Amino acid sequence: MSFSTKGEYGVRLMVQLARHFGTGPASLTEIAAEEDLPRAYLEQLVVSLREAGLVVSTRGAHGGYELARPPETIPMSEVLRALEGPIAPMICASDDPEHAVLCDRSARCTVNVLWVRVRDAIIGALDSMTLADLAPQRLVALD
Amino acid sequence: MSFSTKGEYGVRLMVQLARHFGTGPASLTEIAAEEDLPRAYLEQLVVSLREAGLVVSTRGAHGGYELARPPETIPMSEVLRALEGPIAPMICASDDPEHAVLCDRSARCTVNVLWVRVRDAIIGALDSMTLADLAPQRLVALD
DNA sequence: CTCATATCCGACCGATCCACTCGGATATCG
DNA sequence: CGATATCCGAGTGGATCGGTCGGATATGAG
Repeated sequence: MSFSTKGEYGVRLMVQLARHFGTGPASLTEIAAEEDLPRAYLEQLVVSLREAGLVVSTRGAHGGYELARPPETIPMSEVLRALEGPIAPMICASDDPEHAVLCDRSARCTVNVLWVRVRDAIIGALDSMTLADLAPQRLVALD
Repeated sequence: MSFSTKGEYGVRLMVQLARHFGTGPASLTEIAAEEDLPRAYLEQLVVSLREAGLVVSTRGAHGGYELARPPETIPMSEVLRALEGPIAPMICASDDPEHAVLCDRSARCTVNVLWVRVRDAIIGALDSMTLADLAPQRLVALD
C-alpha cells in the first residue's frame, strides 16, 4: 500500500514550482538540482502534469515550466490524480467511474464498503491541503 | 496507489472466517470455493495471518482455520497490516517506526506532512471497521 | 546565422514485485 | 491405512518500476 516515486517526485516538483510561482518559468535542470532528482525522469513525470493542465511550458532557451494557477488553488488531490491516475485503493472502489471495475460477485460483496471508506479518507486528506501549504521553506521552526 | 490482491483476498478470507466463527475450523478448500479464489494462493496469504496471531490452525483431516478472537474485536487495520505490512503511503511516513526511512533531505522536507496526513486518514478508516461489520451476508437490502 | 539551452517524444532496459503454481513433508481423523 | 488437512520452499511468467538514451524541435542571446 503505497504511492510510487512518480507521486513523490511529482509532488516535490510541484512544490518547487509553487516556490518559483510568479518569477517566470523554471527549467527541469534547475529543479532537478534543487530536489536532487534525476532530470530525465522528471521530464517524463511533467508530461502528465502538463496534460492535466496543472503546469504550462515554455520551450527554448530560458524556458521551463510554471504553475498554470496560483498554488493555493491547487489541491493535492488534483496533483496526485494527475500523477498516479484515479485514486482507488482497490479496483472496485475507483473515484473515476470510467475505471471502476465492479467485481462479478458485486451482489454478494460486503467488502466494497471498506475500500470506499478508505478511498474517501485518502481523498479527504489530499483535498485538505494545497500546494501553498507545502511550499513555504522550513527553516528553524522545528519546535 | 492501491492495495495488492494479497490485501483483497486476505480480507475476503477473513470475512469468511468471521461468518464461520464459532462453528469450528473451516478449510481453505471450502473458503476458496465460497469466494472463488485460488486455493494454493490463499495458503500463502494465511501464513501472514497466522503469524500475526489473527487466526489459529488445526492440522489434519477436518482441520482448517478459525479466527483467534471474535470478529467484533478485530479491526480491519490489524488485518491489513498483517497482510500488507506497515501502512505507509510513502516510505518516509510508515506507521511502523522500524520501517520508517527518513529521507536525507528531511531537514528541508516540507512534503512529509502530506503523507503523514494521508497515512492517518487511512488508518482512521481501517480502525473504524471490524470484521463483524463486514461479515453479515448481503441479501436483498439494496435500497 | 549559429549556438546553447530548453522542451518534447519514443524507445529501451534491468531489477524487482505480483500473482500465482507445484511438489512434497507432516499431522490428524475415521 | 488412506483421505484430508496444514505446512513449507522453490519456481515462474508477466507486469510494473525507475529510470536512461538519443534525437527532433523551439527559442533567446550573441
